[in-house]
Amino acid sequence: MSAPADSREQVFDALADPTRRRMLSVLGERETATATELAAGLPITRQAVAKHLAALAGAGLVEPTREGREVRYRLTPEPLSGAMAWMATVGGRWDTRLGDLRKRLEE
Amino acid sequence: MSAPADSREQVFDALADPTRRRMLSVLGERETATATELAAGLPITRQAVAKHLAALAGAGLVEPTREGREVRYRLTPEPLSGAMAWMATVGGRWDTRLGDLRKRLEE
DNA sequence: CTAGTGTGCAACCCGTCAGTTGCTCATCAC
DNA sequence: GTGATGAGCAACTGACGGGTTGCACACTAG
Repeated sequence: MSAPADSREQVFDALADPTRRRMLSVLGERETATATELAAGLPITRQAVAKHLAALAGAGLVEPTREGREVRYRLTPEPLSGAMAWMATVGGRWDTRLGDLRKRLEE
Repeated sequence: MSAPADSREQVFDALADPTRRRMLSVLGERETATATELAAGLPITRQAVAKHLAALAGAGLVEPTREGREVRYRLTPEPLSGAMAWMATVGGRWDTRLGDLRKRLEE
């Protein structure tokens, strides 16, 4: 497996929170962002965002880079493939349509 | 989007718990199972399993069928495709941005 | 140097949730 | 009928997690 089973837990856990998913989505469009930048577009404090970023970084979904006095985060979506693989495996035994979707996504 | 955004929340939430993922995995191999059957293979009570099954059913990942005095659950993995699609989108946008960046840098 | 902005750390509420126990109701076997 | 087994419901506990505030530290700008 490309992803250690241990990290799968962290990935699913990271994805469980709507705010974190939203942050991932933003980072998908935005290249990089700092905690304060993200907080500006969310109804929560910068510190809360920082905690979420820590969770995302722990799952390997995001990578921090220090630049002077600020820290820019960029999306590193590789771990998502592990989660998707798990779903495809579970669902694939039952529903072949899911297998088809997986094939399409793998292209 | 193919999946109502509302149910996506429930799906990701359902997948966040390791016990629930394990139950899904078992149901993927086992066709159907009752709450007590599942509890037998897990370190928790039947009632706890029942709660998890309720969560899974709420996410549409599992469907209960009454058979006499017992209730058999079977896996209905369709909602997984919604979650997978979301991940593919987030990760895919990232790929696109990377491509754009590369193009711009090459000029 | 001073002011301003961005991070990091710690302590602290508060809600939710996984799990438990205890009981009742429904169904099958005898 | 009686007894056993399976499901459902309700209340409770304990822990974890999201969010906050408050303050200290680091870096840039003037």
